[in-house]
Amino acid sequence: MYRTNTCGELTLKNLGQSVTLCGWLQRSRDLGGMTFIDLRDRYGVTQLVFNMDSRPDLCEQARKLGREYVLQVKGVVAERSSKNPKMPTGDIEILVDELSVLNAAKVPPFTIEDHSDGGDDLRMKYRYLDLRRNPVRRNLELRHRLAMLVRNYLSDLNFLEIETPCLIKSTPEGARDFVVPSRMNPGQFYALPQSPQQYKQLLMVGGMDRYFQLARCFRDEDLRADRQPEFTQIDCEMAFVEQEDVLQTFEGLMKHLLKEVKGVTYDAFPRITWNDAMKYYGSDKPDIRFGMRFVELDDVAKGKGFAVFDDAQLVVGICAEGCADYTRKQLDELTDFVKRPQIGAKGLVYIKCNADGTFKSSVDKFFTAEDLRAFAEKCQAKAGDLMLVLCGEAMKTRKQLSELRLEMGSRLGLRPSNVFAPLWVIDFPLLEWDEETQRYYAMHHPFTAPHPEDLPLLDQPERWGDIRANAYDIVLNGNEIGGGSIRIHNREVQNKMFHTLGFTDEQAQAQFGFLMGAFEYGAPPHAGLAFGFDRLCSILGEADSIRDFIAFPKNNAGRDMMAEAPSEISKEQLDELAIRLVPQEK
RNA sequence: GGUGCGGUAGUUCAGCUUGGUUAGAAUACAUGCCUGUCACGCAUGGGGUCGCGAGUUCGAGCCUCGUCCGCACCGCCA
Repeated sequence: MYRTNTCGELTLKNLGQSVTLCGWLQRSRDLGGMTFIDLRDRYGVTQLVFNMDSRPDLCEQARKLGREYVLQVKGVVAERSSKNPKMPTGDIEILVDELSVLNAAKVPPFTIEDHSDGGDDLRMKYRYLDLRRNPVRRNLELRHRLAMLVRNYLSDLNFLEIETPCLIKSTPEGARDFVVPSRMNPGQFYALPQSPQQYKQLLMVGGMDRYFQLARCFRDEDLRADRQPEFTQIDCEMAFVEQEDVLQTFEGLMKHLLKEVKGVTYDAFPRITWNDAMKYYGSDKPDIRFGMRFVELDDVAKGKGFAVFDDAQLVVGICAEGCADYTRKQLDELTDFVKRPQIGAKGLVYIKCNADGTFKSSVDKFFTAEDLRAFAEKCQAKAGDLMLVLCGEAMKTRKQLSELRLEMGSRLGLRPSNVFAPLWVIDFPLLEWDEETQRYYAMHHPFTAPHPEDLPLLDQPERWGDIRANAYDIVLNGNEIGGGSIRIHNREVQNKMFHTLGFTDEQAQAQFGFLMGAFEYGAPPHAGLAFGFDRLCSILGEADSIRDFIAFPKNNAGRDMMAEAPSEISKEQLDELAIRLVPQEK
């Protein structure tokens, strides 16, 4: 037996016991006559003590050991004469009488500490060392715990976890597919799933009723801090349900997770339509940890001779409480912030509500104190508040103001990572116009059912942009953590949908034929939802990047820095796959 | 495809504005001393292709251009 105990569990209760421990050498302190070693494993750290008086041989051996050596020690649990209240095992130490080095180790390239001296890329390259650190280990423990909670909760509700294939048919809609050549079918390719969408719908046709899967998904698109080329979804589908059933089921799941992991309980999650989300937050994933809702100011801003406002499609502002004392420098910073190319506003108008009841604004030339009072009333701004106003083309301006709202929320400390504000966004548009290709695309996917009230609009091409979808997103702290829809199970509606998207019957048949075919054999009404599991972990783990919640993540360019993948393959492999590489032009 | 920031001891960084003798600090590492440390302490020591290439210059870590790599963001992500 390698070990009788872990390094995290021995206390005064175990005094006098003979134990065997295994672990890594965290740190050693050689005091001359005696040497202390901190032995670390997944569960904690236990101090080993070696004394020159009692065992000079072992003591000599111990002082030669380096960091991250793998050790096995046998000894007796003893009370420390000077205790360390900072560690759970700080009252005891092990008087070692047998020491074996299970493995030596090179000096690691960074310190294996909670606050490592290693930079991000170095830690990625040596991810197996990074995993030894407490923060990373805790993140993976959280991920495991959430996965278990999800599985148990859904299983108790009769959901079956069913695996779907990873080698599937490529479809050009949506994200770019990762593609896998088929050796046995030269010149043909599988795609890796962007989601198990069609398979889970087929499971409904197959009578599975309630399905879920912690499913690995793949998208060949550029990465972000919260986006990886392969990621995990909690993928769910239910038959014989309406939107309300789906929302209730998965609101229940989210409440369960938040209660178990964060100890917080919630009433019904707020719901907001997509239209209102855009109108009041300028975003389809509003962060409602704080207010600062948009106020549309057209009626007080226009017609006063300020051409910038008069010519704008929309004038809209927010009120930042208590910010009237912002300095010139701070206001310039905010102006620069919205003028950055990524945001692209032309400028920023501010109106300070001074403590003495006067106003100071960047547009004093055009507006009287009375005019500005009207602004303040609309925004419900009090003395001491600061109004920030943008204008221009409506949707663009809303998105710009949304960025400013989030920035102000962050500056004012209104977005603490340990507060969780979930909500549903419902009634998304069904279709999205694409200027480049001059056609409509499904905002969600082509199987999303239109809102029942809007069904007639499918026959009126000029109204296609107004059709609402029977689709919903769940948003947490300004992040889309899940989304889904009622699916089309009616062949006729599906045909209309494909026509709307500009598919010919033949194209629809070629791409989705097996799903369409299945729908002719008694598809039940069904609906579903998928959560982004990595992102959910990172938010509940109170971190910004999902990379720390994935054991072996990819870097910015989609590379595995540790394994050095992707890599070239041999001529023989290429020949087998009937693939010839074209030299890349410089 | 685009924008911004960064690349200097094993590691994290300073040095660059204003080019000039031998490129520093902390930490890590090595050696020695030290019997209650726990970020142990003290002393000594080794450790550098300043990402790479070209240019400007008498002279480049520093200025210019290019290139590679990393990070964040925009586009993209049904």
